[in-house]
Amino acid sequence: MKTIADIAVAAGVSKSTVSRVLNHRPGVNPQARARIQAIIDESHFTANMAAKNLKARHSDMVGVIVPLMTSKSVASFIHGMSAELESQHIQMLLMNTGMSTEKASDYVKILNSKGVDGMIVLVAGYDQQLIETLGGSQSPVVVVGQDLSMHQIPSVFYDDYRCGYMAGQQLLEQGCKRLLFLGISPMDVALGRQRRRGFEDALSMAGVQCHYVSDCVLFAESGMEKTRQVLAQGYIPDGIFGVTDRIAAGAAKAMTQAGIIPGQQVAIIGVGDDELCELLTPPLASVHYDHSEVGRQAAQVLFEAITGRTTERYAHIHQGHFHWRASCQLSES
Amino acid sequence: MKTIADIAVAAGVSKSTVSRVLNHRPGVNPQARARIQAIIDESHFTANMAAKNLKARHSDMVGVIVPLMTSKSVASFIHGMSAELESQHIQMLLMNTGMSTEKASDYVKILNSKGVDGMIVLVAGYDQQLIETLGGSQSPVVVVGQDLSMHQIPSVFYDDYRCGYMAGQQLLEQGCKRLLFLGISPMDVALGRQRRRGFEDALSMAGVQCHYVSDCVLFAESGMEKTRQVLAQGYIPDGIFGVTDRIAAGAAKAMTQAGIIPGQQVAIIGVGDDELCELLTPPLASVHYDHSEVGRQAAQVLFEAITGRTTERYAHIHQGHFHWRASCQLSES
DNA sequence: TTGTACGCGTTATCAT
DNA sequence: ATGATAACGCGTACAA
Repeated sequence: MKTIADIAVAAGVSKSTVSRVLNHRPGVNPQARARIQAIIDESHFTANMAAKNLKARHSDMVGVIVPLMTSKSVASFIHGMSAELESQHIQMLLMNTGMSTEKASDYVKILNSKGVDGMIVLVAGYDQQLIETLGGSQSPVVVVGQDLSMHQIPSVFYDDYRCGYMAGQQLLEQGCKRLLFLGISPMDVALGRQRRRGFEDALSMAGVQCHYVSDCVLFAESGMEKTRQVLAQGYIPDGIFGVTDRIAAGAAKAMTQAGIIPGQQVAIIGVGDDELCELLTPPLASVHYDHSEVGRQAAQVLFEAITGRTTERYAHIHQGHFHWRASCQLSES
Repeated sequence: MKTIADIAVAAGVSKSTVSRVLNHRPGVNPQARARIQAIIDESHFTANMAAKNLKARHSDMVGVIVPLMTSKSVASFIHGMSAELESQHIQMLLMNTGMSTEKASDYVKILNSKGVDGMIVLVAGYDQQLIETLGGSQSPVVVVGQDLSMHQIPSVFYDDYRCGYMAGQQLLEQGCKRLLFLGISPMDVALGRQRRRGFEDALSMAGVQCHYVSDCVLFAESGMEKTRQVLAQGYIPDGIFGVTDRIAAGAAKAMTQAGIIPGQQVAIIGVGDDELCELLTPPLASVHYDHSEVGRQAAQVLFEAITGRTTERYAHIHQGHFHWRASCQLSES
């Protein structure tokens, strides 16, 4: 591993001069500059970032903590974010919690010690511990997916209440009378609680009945299983809202297998507008969110926090819109 | 930002002692150790990794370069890999090329300057330039998805030839007579060339006709569009092999829309065994690969390279197996 | 224009 | 058991 000292002796100059060339600073004899540059190139020299960072006291890296990689929405979020980071020549240190909030706390500490310039945390379910860790972070933090603005933590999140409300409205408009809500744990405030609240409120005036399930997990398998259980209990819904596309897709599958046809005898809505929605039969109606855009926005909010432009604004809400597809109808054929 | 020097004065000891406590080294008075540890804890001290790395000459980070995030297989690959890396307390610096091979080359250099201990590169399509860059990397490189072992680059890749061969065999067994191959650019040796070769060879004895398309891209939309074009030309296949699930799913959709029913009038096979296979109607037969396992393996191969255990073995092939589902049959009903 | 000398925070060596 | 000191590789005042 070469150092600038090596280059310096090879070129017969001092380290300072090499450093100046490396960083394109003025004050170097053009010929000397060319000569030194040539030596740098041919010797495959690359500056040691650890030393650079130690001196500069920043790392040009941001940490990203996600709960799960194997999800399309997380993937496109990262995609959008990485594009934005790349434009600022910032690298991304990625960590995967596997849905564990304790691990998330650990990672925040590790990232801090790594000296990241900031971090973006996708949070799915939080507790007091995590909030404290996030609040106590040395480097700026932006959370995504939950609203933690009341703790003075910049948050980019989705209009989950409105999402649930829209879904409820849509199902009512289709004339559904016996609804099924497939949600996840209330530990997840956004998906678990807000979407349910919105859904409940949409229904509150209408006086239709609804069966609530709140212990799905984020896999299609789960939506399928829970739906089967509900059917086995003798509750036959004619309208289903799954808080994610995969849960909704699982429910659709279960209904189909039970001989109740989605888009005819039961209306179904998911959330996420995943690519698979279009491929299903019938295509799955869904609330669309531009996760890639959210990723960009999160990166931008983080930049503001890093560069210290004091932002009064902690809450950055992201609107979704309903994408109608054939799964969301009832026909008496 | 606190340093061990700060802790040292606060505890009334020297930096050395603090360092010893920090690294759980022997040779410290138990009482002193406890006292110092207490101060460390309460002052939210975290060691500066840049300084640590500078001294230790390694970063506990590996770089990961992927062509695209928004793909399930890449996501689960990263998932498996991150689990393995995590177990070794190694962090992951992730970069996204957006399918550009030049960018991949740039990233290799950036990662080297970041001082990563090694890197894992998912390559989809390569040229001479990239091979040279990979070969000239300061830190060990493992490539995934293509076989570059002939260039003395450790490679973890799939049995793509056999994959194509299996798909061809299956379609022949179903009695298909007019086949359609939906592939991608031969730039991608694995998916583009090997899968096609295997497919061709499986067909070679049988004397059935086959229409080859080799310019799909990795989206469902693409498979759908190409299939429509083929149909418009008057070629009506009764067997389709799409080199990825998404391409195959798109093809299935196009066929369905044309009134030709998959699983009855046309047999269809994809590759990847994506979660969506099970959700489609009919469920999509697919060649299954455990990407998560490949991720683990890639990480392990990299560890060996990093720790210098000289491996003679550059090629690590990964076997897939055919997962039959209802899309892969023809019935005369 | 160029070189010298010091500091960034940590660990390792060698004294004490 | 503890402390002083010298590296690690780079940038940068400051001196020449």
